[in-house]
Amino acid sequence: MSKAAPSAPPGAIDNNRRADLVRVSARLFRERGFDGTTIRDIADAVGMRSGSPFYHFKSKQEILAAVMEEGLTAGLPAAEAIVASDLPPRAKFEALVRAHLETVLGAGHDFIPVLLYDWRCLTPELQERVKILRDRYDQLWQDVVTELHRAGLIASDGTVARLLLMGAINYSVLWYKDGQGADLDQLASEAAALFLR
Amino acid sequence: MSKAAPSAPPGAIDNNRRADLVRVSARLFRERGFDGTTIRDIADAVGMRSGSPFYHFKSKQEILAAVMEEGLTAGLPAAEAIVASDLPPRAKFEALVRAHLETVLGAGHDFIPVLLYDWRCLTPELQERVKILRDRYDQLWQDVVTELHRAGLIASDGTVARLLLMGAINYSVLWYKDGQGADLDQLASEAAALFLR
DNA sequence: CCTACCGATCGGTAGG
DNA sequence: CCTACCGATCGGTAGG
Repeated sequence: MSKAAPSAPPGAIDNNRRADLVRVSARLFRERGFDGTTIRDIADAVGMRSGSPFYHFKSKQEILAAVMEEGLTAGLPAAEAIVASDLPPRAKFEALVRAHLETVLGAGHDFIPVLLYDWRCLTPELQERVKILRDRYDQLWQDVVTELHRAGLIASDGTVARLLLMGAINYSVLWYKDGQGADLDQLASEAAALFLR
Repeated sequence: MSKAAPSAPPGAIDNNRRADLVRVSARLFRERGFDGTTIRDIADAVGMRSGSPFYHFKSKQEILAAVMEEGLTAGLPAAEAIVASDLPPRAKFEALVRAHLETVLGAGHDFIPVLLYDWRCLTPELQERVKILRDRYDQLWQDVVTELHRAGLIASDGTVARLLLMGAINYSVLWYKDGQGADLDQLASEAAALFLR
């Protein structure tokens, strides 16, 4: 009985367990940091033995890269839809900020905070791989910044302006407490009011 | 010969070696993170054996707290002088941003980046201890934010406005590359132009 | 501040 | 995906 029928579509099973590993790793990495999380922590959290994550990933760093890529591929479609929409510049910015706050602060959204926090824990090769997706995300923000500047809503465009704005939002991962003070809608609204003229 | 005269004022010697430990630990923590740095890394960098840092600090975490407190006590006087000055609000903000950029991005200024990065690596007790100094620093920013709002230069005051502004500046630790693009003066100027109306 | 060391834990692997 | 394990390394300590 104990060994009955392990035979479902092997790819499907593997993908489920793999997805489990990515999800719980995201949570643990966010809470304790990459270097503060052990393979045994991850294995325990999904009910595996300590050696088994390496059946799904070549190394701990590959798990980290998968966490970041998961966050980026999940967040990109929504951001792309907002940028491609015909919303006026101010509303478009506020919508992009709101969507970004969701991926950074929303319940269960641990992937992008890990990207922001533990980027330096990736090997250069993995940084290069993840950077392809990350650059697409950054370019969306750059497009909106340019649009805001053309509409006279901010004083400058350019990379520095984009990084300052994204920094203001991203930094919220260090101070925002869910359920205390403003919710995400109010936060997006306040950011737009603060940064746009 | 080899053991001649270890007898100078013991407090003075200890303080020098202790200061060495704090300085190199700041650099290593910034480069590799707290969890990515070992006591042996630190001891090697100051020319001690691996057990010797514990003659100066009770634990690795105590070194981390000392790094953060060093950064705060070094940065506070300059910030206090700026806030207490009679500069007009816009110039005061730009000066505060400029001073803060120096403590975050300046050569050899690794203390505050460590505070921003590795805050969660502190035990709750040590967080509480460091927070006393940190709160003083944050209050200075809050005072300037209030002043800016009264002068009609920003749309809101309050904690959220302060955190968004500080986040924009602090986040530069993740992207600023010395010698490429804008220098710190230009960066402070651009931040003021972007955020003040 | 060094010597010598400890118990615990780490990422990862061979073989099934 | 488990069992069993490896070599390396970790933070910290006793005793001087």
